[in-house]
Amino acid sequence: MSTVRTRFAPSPTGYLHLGGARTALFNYLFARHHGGQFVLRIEDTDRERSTPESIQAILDAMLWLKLEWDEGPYYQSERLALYLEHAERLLASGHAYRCYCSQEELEAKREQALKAGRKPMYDRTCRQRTVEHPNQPYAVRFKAPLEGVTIVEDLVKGHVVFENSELDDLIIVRSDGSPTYNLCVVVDDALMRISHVIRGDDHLANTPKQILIYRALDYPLPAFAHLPQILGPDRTRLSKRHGATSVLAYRDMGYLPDALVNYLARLGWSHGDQEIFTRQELIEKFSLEHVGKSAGVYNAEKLEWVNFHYMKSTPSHELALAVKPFIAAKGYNLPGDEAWLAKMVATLQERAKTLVELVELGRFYLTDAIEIPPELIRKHFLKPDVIPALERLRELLAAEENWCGETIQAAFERVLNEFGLGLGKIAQPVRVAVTGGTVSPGIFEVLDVLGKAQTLNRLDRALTLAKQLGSSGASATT
RNA sequence: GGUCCCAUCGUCUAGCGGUUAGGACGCCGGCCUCUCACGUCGGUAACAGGGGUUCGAAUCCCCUUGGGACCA
Repeated sequence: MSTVRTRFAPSPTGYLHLGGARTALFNYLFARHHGGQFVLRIEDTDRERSTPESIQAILDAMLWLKLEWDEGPYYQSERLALYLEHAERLLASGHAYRCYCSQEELEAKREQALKAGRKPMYDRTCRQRTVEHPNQPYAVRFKAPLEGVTIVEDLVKGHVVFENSELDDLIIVRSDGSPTYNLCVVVDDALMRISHVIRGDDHLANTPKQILIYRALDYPLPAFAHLPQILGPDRTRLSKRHGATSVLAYRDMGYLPDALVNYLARLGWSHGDQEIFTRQELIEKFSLEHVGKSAGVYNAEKLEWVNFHYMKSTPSHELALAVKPFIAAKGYNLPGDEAWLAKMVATLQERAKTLVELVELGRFYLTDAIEIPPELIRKHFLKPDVIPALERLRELLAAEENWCGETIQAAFERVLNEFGLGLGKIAQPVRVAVTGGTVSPGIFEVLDVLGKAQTLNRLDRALTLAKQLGSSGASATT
């Protein structure tokens, strides 16, 4: 009984994007599901394009998504000797040969072949060569079989057959001495005892070459699973022009990590009709058999909905913690303690799709600097009975000793009875007075959270404004 | 150009020979209602095309078309 070991092997040439995150997620889920290990390996052999910042950004993104790895990160740049050693082994066993052809020669040959309508493959000049050229630079080429087939038994795509005659004698060590991708992955996956290679299907066509290298090296073959790509709405590769693709950008836009994980899990994988999964359910239910074969289109609205769902169902004291940095980012000081914040969040969490939006919607709780547009005063205050009723309400609220939703509601009801008005008649002006707008959570809870002092203060300001407008423009309303 | 992969509502998908082709997002409408939402009820909308195999194909096979990946 061999243990399941999966790996995620990003190259640190940029941030972690959605596609990479999903690949990491599926590897993580598969490993956890089978009680195995999830290995992180940084493929930083491309010294030109790899940066420490990218490495950090990728680690941060994975940590944020809580895709915890059990081993690593390993760095390919620290393992170069291993790859070269394996290249030597292949040379020694006759599975590879030195190629002295220069870049220019190869380029010329390729063009010639293309022009003649032949495949642009290496013509294997050096494969036939019998003498060595000790003082010339060389690349190491893998000796691909000339006939037969190599079959990839893919856990997602199924049985995929490749003609060996179509496979090139690929370079495994460049003439500058650097090992190439196909050699490195094989060596690493073999040495790290990876049991299941789960990666993007852009690697499917490289897989037969890798299988050949495994065999030549006499290493056991892992299982392969090639995940379909994630596409943009125009069905091309997801890129910046489709909006945010960086995982960390979603964090900064106020998405919840569990929501993004849930969305990504359902993009390409399914479990019947279920849409919402806890992390535990994901681990329990994930299986490669239910990963789809076709590419999926990223859909921002659906992600937004999933996030909204998590916003609504996260306990408000938890959401309060998550929203804190977003409040600070806007430059607001918290007017209350965490219990107060939780209460505030509770009034907004089923109205905001993201944490950023929650702060926007809750602005009036967080600052006293609210502006009331005069037209709103005209529309909602300058009607018969409204100002007297509001003054009466202010009086009752001012006298209220026990400030809470119920007592606030009681005060409203009393006023409505006394004046024979409907709730809408005074709820809207009060809303305008305390929030500066016409949209907010229920008015009783708003006043409750806002507190007595702020409520009275803002009512007074609005009333004063209303009276000014009322006397200066007496003809304003009907 | 060669090789390989893919194809169910606009999108994510269920379906693994017999279903009124199901769910979700979005969109549209009703209800609820102090505004906006939430919620709830209902509606819109799909098997790319053509051949086979079969009593019977969304489902199996082939071709076409269209996307995508790799070689680069």
